[in-house]
Amino acid sequence: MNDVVTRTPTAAPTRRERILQEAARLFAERGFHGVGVDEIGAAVGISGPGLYRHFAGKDAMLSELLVGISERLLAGGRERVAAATGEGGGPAAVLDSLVDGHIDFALDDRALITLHDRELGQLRDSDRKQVRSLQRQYVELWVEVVRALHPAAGEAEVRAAVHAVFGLLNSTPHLGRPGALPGRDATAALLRRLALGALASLSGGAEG
Amino acid sequence: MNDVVTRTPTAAPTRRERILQEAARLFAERGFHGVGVDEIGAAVGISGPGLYRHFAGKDAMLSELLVGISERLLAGGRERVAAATGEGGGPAAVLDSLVDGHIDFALDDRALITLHDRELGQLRDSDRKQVRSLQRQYVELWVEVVRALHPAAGEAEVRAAVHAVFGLLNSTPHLGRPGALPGRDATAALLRRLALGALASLSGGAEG
DNA sequence: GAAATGTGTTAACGCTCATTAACCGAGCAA
DNA sequence: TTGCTCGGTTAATGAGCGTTAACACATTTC
Repeated sequence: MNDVVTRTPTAAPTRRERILQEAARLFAERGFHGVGVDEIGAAVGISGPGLYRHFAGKDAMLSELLVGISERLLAGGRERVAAATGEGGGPAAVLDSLVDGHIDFALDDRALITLHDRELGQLRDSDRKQVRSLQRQYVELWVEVVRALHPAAGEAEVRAAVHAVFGLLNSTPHLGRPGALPGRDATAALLRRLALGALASLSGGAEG
Repeated sequence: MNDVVTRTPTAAPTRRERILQEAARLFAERGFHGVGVDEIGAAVGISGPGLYRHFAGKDAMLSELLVGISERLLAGGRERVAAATGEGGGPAAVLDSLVDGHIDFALDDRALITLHDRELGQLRDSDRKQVRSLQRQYVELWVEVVRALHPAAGEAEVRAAVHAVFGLLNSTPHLGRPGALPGRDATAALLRRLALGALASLSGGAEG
């Protein structure tokens, strides 16, 4: 019925894709329970129940959004690790690339980044497990690289630090709407410096 | 009817206080809309409608929680700025104290920290404005100190950095439940290093 | 001791809202 | 032309849930 993933981002978006996009925006703005199906339908020019021609239900939209972003994050991370490693870059170069990739996600898919940890609890058990698994694998990608850079730090410490850096990078939704910062590039540069600055502090401290 | 704030934290907690505490926990776990009044009542040993003897409604509980945490954050921040300044500490000492204070909040009131940005949208307009105002004042406290430490950085840049550091410090709810890190002190020490490390990167970079 | 007050209870109300039913027109294949 | 599929529509259904009503009972107050 639907090919779900097989489409190039250019070309006019499918109705199905527009629904997902608008649903993501609305869910991020007012929460999953805070937005009704009629509203989502209206946002794409059809009426509430019309959505059921494209999705099994409201839950299915959220599932697809969260599983999708988790998969893209992990796939992007793996690509970057492979690419930077292939170019003969050391752990530092790999980390740089991971940070840049995550910043791209955070800036381009604000709504999804927000949903990603806000609405995880609304998923069916099986979907939540899948998302958690993907998240875990993504975290491991970072943990390995950071451990290579800071061999003296304990594993638990590094894992906590990675989570904290995600919190830092995912703070973009809180940066006042209009554009408190000059532009995208400046914001990206700032986040990169902050993240690397935080992780740099891992060497030379007392560990727990 | 209720004295709302006038109680010392020691001594047996009032029923009213227990309700707020349990509501905070449940809201953080499953979202404001995800938990019913019957459930909150059950958590404190009374039945759903019994809550209305203590609060005007479910919304009122959330309001009191969010306004309360915002007020305590701001009050705590102001005290620390005054104290550290009074002791003749420079901006660095003041920042250290602010960081420590925020970490205490993040570790001791995890549920509230989570709610603080998750459920802001569910508040009545007036309450949301009040919380936003308190948040803004708290941010300003930090911005002033950080600007004193990094005079070359632009104001917008510093403000964004402060928000990002909040994201980092508030990441504690994401550190796997059981206790991924050895203990509270180790976690606090790690967060402190990460936060100061991030902010240290503000000097000497290109600004936006 | 009577009245007021504070704090519970259970039952009923009413609204919101996701989902389903029933129906319909446009393309398009045989 | 006939008939199937696709993607819409509006109306009905049914559950969940916040809130209110009506009542009960202890404790305090006068």
